[in-house]
Amino acid sequence: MKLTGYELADPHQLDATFAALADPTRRAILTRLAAGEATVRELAAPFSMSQPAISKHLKVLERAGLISRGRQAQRRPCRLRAEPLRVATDWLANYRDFWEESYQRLDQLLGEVQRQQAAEIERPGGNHE
Amino acid sequence: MKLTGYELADPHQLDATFAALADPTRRAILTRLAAGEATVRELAAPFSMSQPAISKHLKVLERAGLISRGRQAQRRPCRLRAEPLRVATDWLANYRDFWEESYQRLDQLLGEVQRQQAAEIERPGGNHE
DNA sequence: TGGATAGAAAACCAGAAGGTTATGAAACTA
DNA sequence: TAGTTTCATAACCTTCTGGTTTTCTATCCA
Repeated sequence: MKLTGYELADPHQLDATFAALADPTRRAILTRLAAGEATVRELAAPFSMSQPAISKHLKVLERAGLISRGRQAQRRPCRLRAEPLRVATDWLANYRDFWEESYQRLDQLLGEVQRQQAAEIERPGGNHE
Repeated sequence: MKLTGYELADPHQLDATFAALADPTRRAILTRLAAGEATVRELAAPFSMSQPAISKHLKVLERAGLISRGRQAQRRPCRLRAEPLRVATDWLANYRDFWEESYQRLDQLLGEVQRQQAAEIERPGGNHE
């Protein structure tokens, strides 16, 4: 458990990244882009959604730094920029130990609680879940 | 690059998890909870925000499965449930190879660009970023 | 020159998010 | 019993989100 209690990365960056990832359409777009560059039309094709809606999603992804856009004639090919995903993963990594040990911890905690309940006068105790 | 093109986990689960993580207050609450159980009052203390606002945040976290709540007298101690964080991390892990190679890729690209610029006079094309 | 194609931008809308204050409900405490 | 503490719920407000349709701009092509 090596949590700092503070966020190392720019909070706004994490806000934008996690918010961008909270939409299934945008996650699907990122998944598609991991296979290589794609134009807006190509990205829009799988979805039953208007083209401007996709453009909006792309703008969200761009503002989060998750994609960059080039220019080829009329097309604006999009490319994945994975750096913010690394930052997000770094944040989540702080909890890795926790969920890996969570069963151990749960056992320990239940043990403690039971001992407390056995030794204390205070009756009703933490019925978590 | 071992992307499937499909999401392995329940999309709604990822929606809820990432949406929950998109708020700095909620991330701070999770960070606090990683240090151990805490009551609503304790969780609210660091923030200049009303108690109902914190309760709302906790409800969001609970619906995302990121916390569970017990009961001790009037108190409802909250406990971190890290499983959804593992799921989110698993999703992000699909991109790990991509961002790890990105520096290599960037170096390659910069090398190419520099060589082109050295050999060329001017040619507008693919100005990503 | 005059379309067609690719995509962005504008205007609009319904619903969700995030905050507030006020009130209510349990359970402890004097 | 009355009061306090802890927390949730309700009602309300403002802003953000995610979608729409319509229109505009830029570039290719015949």
